[in-house]
Amino acid sequence: MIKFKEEIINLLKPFVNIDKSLIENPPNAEFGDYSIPCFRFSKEFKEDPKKIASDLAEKLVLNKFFENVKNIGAYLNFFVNREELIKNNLCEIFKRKEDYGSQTIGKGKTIIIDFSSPNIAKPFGIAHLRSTVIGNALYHILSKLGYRIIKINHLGDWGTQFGKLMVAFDEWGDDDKLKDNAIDYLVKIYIKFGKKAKENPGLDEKARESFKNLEKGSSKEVKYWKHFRDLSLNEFCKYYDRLNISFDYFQGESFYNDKLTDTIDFLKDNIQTEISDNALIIKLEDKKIKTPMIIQKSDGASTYHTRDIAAALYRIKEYNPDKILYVVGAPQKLHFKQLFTLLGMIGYDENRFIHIEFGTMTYEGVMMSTREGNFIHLSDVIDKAIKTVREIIEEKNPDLPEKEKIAEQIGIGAIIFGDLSNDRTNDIEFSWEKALDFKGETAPYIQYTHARICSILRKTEDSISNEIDFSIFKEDIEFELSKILGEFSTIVEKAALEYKPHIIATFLIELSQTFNKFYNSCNILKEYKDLRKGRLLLAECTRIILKNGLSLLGIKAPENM
RNA sequence: ACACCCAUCGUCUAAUGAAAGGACAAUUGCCUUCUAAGCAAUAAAAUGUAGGUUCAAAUCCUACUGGGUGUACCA
Repeated sequence: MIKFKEEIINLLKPFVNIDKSLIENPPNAEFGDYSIPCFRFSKEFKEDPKKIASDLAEKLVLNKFFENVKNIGAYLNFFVNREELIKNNLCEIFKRKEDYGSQTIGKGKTIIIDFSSPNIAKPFGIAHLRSTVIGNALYHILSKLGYRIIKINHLGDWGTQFGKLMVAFDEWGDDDKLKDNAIDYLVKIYIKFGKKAKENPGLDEKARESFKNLEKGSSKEVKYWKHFRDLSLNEFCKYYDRLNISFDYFQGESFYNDKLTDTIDFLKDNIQTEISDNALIIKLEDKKIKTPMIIQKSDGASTYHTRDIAAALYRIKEYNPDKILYVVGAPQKLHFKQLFTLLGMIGYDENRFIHIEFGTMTYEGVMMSTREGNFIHLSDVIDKAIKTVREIIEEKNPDLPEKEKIAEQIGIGAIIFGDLSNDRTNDIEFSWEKALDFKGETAPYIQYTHARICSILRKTEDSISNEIDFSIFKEDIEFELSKILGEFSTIVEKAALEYKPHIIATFLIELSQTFNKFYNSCNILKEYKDLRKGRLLLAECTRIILKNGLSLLGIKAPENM
């Protein structure tokens, strides 16, 4: 695929220099296989783009990779030699296997991805899944390009809310209930605190006091905090295991507690700080940001700004990354703008820090919130999805071995894909109907396609080889499928460049659709030997790409379903 | 009040400034043919409004409408 684009660039070189990105895939087959819009040459040559296109079509001398070139309007359309393209793509995929699509662009470079980062003492909701799966997909995608990735879970395990929680537990807490169902119970008393604090503002005061004690390391508070943190982390890790996601470090906000004094001193020494209303702030008005950053609250406690600055400084010193990606929701845009601006003021290149923002997940039109009770547990979604999958398996394939394992892979795959198939910047409205639908543009559709291929490959006794006669491919669909397969590496690169997993998701859907068309119109196993071997190779290459692509999204590809 | 974001078929969604695509839902057909979580066919159907830039705008700019989010001691 890449080879064909390079060939086009070479053919055009005597007349005009173009970049690979200018080469388009035409919307339908009448327009050929690759096309170049010639509008932009008209300035250079001071001529009608249509004439440029037709002149080029006439002058070009084609090589064996192309059969025809002609202009349609201002487009220069190339028709490839199908046999050459099929041969080129299938051989390369078959030779490189799961390594196909890997690149060395990122070799020797390190990227930190800060993702998932749930708040301690709060349940893991379906909305938290966004950062978790987007971050994990970016980890896979960027790894594919050769980057060394450091995955950090910046747990929300510090802050005034722990003061509230500790006061609440002190007042109304019950150890037995806590043991039963830790997070739900903590949420319950947290909500109770919120209600009581409205009537009695003294409670908020107490909470601030309590958090300050925690920062100072007072043993009572530290003990509570540790306990709450352990209980939560324990539960989160169960989810991470099920989702097959891991982290290199759980360096939450608390991790930076002993670095905050140094951070504040460093800021005081290096940039202009101010005391305002007893709080230590940094003004960013020069940088066109109206809201200042509070580095130290009037009571001496830290803020999340301070902790994020400390974290950035620590990560740079410790890991010297080329980039740090923060996979955090769009509502925190301002915070990261402030943070990156400040890091710029200290002397770091602001482009090293990237806020991978994503849209808000809503339910029944409003933002999910633990406190408001408008909230869906991830465990509920996973449980229901898997239950639905089990029912489908019982109906369609009751003899399936390892049912439970496969139901899990499909159910979880569907949930992950439901999120990743959207451009991450879109807001998402959660709906049970959609979450439990396994038809159409879903992970199970892709997995099903993959399982079908595996089933065929299990049934054949032929060895699969790329030493075949490529002239046996006569059908349009065989060519289309081979062509799409070859797009994979370009797609991975694009997804990495834009930090957008949905580009891969969209591609996998298109690939699956194309394969299924092929599957329904062309038999494989019953064909005569040469054609059979050819189609087996085509199926095998599709299998490789589907599995590979799903793994970039963090989704399993069962061989049977 | 200010700032930022979003607006595409009934619903969900795709489209490096260049030839608006897919899915769901509906109707019909296809399992004694490699897994019907599939395929085929049918019918339809979309770029919020008004301007502007451009040879070319869903995409860029301005205004408006509608929705969302954020704005110093929550994170």
